[in-house]
Amino acid sequence: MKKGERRKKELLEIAYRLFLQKGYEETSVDAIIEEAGIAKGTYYYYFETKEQMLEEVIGMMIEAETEAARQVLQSPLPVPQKIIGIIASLRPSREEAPIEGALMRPENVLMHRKILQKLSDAVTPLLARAVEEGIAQGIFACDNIAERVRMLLVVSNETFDQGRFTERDVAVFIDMAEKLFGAKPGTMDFIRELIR
Amino acid sequence: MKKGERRKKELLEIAYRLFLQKGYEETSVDAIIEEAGIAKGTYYYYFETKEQMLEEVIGMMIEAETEAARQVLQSPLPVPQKIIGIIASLRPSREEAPIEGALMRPENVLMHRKILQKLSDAVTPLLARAVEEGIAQGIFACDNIAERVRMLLVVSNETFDQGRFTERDVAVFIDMAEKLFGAKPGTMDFIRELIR
DNA sequence: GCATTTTTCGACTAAGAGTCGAAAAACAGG
DNA sequence: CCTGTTTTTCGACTCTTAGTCGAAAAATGC
Repeated sequence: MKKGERRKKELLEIAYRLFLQKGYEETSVDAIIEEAGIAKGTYYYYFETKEQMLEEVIGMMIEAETEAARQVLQSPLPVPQKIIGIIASLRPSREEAPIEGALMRPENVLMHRKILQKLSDAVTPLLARAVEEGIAQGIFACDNIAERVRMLLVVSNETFDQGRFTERDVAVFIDMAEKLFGAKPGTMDFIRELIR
Repeated sequence: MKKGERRKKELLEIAYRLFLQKGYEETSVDAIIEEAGIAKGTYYYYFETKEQMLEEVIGMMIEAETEAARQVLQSPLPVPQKIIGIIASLRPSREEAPIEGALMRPENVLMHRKILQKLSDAVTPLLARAVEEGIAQGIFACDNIAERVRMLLVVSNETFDQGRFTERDVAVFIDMAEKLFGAKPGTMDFIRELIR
């Protein structure tokens, strides 16, 4: 009963690594069990299906990302910086994970999509709180905060996920962010620095 | 050489229907050839892989959708209505295709994604032209048109694709559309009617 | 009518997900 | 330390699917 927990975690960690390296679809259960040195049956003793395992792996990722976002929220940064900081912390890419673009490869849409979905759900309330803070400080002025936050997230995901974005994308993104939250022009200009 | 063309088209049409009904991943090559009453080898005489066939099927869809969008652009509607009309014509769902949500099912992300990707690429220039028209008429005022159009598309896809959107989503969407293009408040209010 | 090209066939391979019954380990309680 | 019970492990097997290939059949051109 103790041993089981360890084994499961071990498998999740192997899968995490492999999924990131080669993608979900391209990682076979056989590859996972070979790496772990166990038999097929053992794997299926711990996971009902491969996809269910993916869910758990994603859960692990979300956990880490959300924690990072929480840190940013509690930091003493100015509100606009907090918001962008949280959004930036979302990219599951980044150094921490040894991805080299695996997530964005077309084969990985399923995984990518699931991650983004859950990540948005987890992070939207945090962002909403930051926006409320901004409203209290008179920096922002808007209603329907949750919806606005969601749209900003959607746009940032689509715009910045693949590295292919231009100067002009950034300009429009900044403009949009300011207008979405009813901020004064220039409030979000600092984004330009961050990105380059 | 003539016969081949017909057969290929026949296969594409069968696949189109099946992909829509049951999704891409869930439609096996065997299912397609059975329906067509041909042998495996014949299928692979016309298509290199199943995924390459998907590309062609998607090509067909894009064709149709883009044509619809072009019609709207040339119609005598007011510019804002044109824009929303084009966006609305994008949903590959709709009556014409007997989908019952197959596209949005998680298994179908790959197909869904590919469609949206290509559809956006094809339709962005059309929308951009509509926006320019609006600018010429003094209804809109903005720069970086293509980027703004792309963001509007992204948001509308994410917001309205699954049926799960609220009154407030619509409100924010309208607000965003107006501000994105520098239109007077109220310009896009008509969207509310369309949706319900 | 015959040679060439296009189209069709279907048995076969390979790979991967998931099943299952039974063996081995770990863990009681006495 | 033995013995019955539960947890964990094993690996051969099934089933499904994409994709291959060589050869037959059909169409085409001369």
